[in-house]
Amino acid sequence: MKLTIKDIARLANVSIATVSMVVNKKDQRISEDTKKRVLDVIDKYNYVPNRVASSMVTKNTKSLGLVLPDITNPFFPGLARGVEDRASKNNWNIILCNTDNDFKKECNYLEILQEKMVDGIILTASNHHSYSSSIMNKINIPIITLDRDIDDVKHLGTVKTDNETGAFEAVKFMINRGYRKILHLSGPLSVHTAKSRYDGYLKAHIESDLLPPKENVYQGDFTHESGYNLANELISNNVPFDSLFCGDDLMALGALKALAEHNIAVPETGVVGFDDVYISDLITPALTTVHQPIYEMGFKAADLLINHIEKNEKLSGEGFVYNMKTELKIRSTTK
Amino acid sequence: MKLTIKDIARLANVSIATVSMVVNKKDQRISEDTKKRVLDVIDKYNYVPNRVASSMVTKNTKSLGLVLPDITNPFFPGLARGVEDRASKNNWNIILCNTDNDFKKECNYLEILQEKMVDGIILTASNHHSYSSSIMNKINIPIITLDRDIDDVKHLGTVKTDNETGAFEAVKFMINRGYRKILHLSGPLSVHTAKSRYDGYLKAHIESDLLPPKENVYQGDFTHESGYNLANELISNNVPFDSLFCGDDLMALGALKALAEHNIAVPETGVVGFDDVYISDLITPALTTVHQPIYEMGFKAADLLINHIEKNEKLSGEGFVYNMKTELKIRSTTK
DNA sequence: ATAATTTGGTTAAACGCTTAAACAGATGGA
DNA sequence: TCCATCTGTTTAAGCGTTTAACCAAATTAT
Repeated sequence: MKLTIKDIARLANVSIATVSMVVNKKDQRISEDTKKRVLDVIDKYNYVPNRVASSMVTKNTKSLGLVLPDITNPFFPGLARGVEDRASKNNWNIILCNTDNDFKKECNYLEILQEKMVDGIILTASNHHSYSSSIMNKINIPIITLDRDIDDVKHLGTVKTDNETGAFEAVKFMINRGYRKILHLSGPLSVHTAKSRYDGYLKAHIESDLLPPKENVYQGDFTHESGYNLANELISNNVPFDSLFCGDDLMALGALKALAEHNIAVPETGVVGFDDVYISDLITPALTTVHQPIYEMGFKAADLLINHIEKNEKLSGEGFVYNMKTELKIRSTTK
Repeated sequence: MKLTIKDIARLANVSIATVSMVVNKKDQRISEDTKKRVLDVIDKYNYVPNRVASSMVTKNTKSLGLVLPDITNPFFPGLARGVEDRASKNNWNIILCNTDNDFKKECNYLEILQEKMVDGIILTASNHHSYSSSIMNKINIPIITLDRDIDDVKHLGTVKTDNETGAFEAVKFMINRGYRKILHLSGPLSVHTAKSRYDGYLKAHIESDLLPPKENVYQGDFTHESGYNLANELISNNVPFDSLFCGDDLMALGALKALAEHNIAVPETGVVGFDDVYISDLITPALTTVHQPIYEMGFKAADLLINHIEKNEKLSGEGFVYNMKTELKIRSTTK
């Protein structure tokens, strides 16, 4: 049978208030004697305080909801780990939710998290829908969006990277290295990140007085399959290109596989990814890609959120945007 | 201001018991009229029940603790996803904890999970220590260990794969393909999984009347760095070998990288991994490896645990072992 | 017509904790 | 000596639910 604070109080011959105070270290006014007596009993009977009971009265759970598309996508574990590490510093926990970019699942999780009274939510939204009339705008819990911003939702702010500049620099670099027919295998352009990378790709071309290659963009969905399939199509359709700028590393990996299967030499044909997922540096040839500070983004998001909650700051009108810098990692899939 | 069940009761002109019953669909005895009235008020004022309050009285939280070494290691996201998918089927949530194989962190998380009154725990233990006297044996929450069994802990059971047979079959296959000097780059042998794979490696040799190659085992730690370093050492020390059986895919990837850097041709020199992490099939050349049903393991563990909890079965004396089958995936890093 | 049952609710206790307020006794100041 | 302050502890209200027990009115059985 599980012991409660009452039992400990009885066993130590004090009131439950006293036990509560020593458990929570609000014990300035408790004598050393009493404290020791209580602690001994706690230790002896292995008492574990019931935090759901205390949550009832303190109105905080020290839990964060982490809502993301799919932990199985190699981009997200780093994010999650960053969030978790920051949270665990304060002995907070995270509740992990996979939405598969499914709006209904997303709403469902948001509802549950609300019911479970998490203190805050970190959300990488599906971006496929308009949230304005959804549950999200009825939530009273502070939300920080991560990686992808969303327009029409009340939230504290966003932590993301500067995707446009990252893409711009990468494509600029490709041009400098002499690539001239750079195709873009993009992510789904309905997603902010994909769109920004696309914009960067365009901008780099314009700045270099190259024709804005709108027709050179092939839309995929961030999966390696889509990279593989797109590249295969290009090859079989004899579309001319000397390099591929991919929406993310996974697509680049897929493209690389297709190239290898057709004995197309890399880096003579260049391939550049985005994210710098840890595999990128592991494969042969190592992938040239745009590094995002994935872990740091997660960490920062959690940091901002927890600080906000603990300081009990009011939600400012404007949501902030914390735009982190990318870094081009030049490896072996480019000349 | 957040509305409570009390407010809804007042607004709908019923008792809070009534509201509670309609919210929880225990409403066989509530008239359609009343039900509608309550539901309307709930809807109008956007009432969200406070589950921490109900947890107080029902004594369950519909939360599972998921304790694993590091979500950033590509083996674990699949596991986590399996657990989460099964949990979310019942609208349960999971609390994710990364231990880094650090015993202290592990105990700390276990303590917190206990305080937060999770209904069950799924644990991939660090295996580095003796748990017998630790917090783990004082926990009253059902625990299922996943991937790695641990000896001296009271737990419901274990879901794992048959690592020994998996390794045995892989090495047997290598021998059949003509490899004769097969080195094993093992994981940390203090970990059950690594030890079993090592055993399988040995057994395959014995069965083939090859000398038990104990001296042919080089211990790493499951990271790609260790695979890379070990392979590099072998090469620089001119240790003769015609193939490498690696403790996991990550080590195989590291080894592959070292081989490539020394222009050692694959699959003339064979490389075999373990796990079948999703990258294995993505890289060029694709990695021959032992497939583990990673997602299914996670799913099964959660399934068993949740069923146990909901049926409120008593912990049987013996812990079960659910030993899943592996499957050899023959790809391009072997002849 | 009366008793028994059914229907559609309500009452009130309990869950395990926190915390503001109260309190008794010791100590100190004037 | 008496009041004020300090020290260490207790009292009791409250957090938002669930649920067993109860109850009044309507219906059915006898």
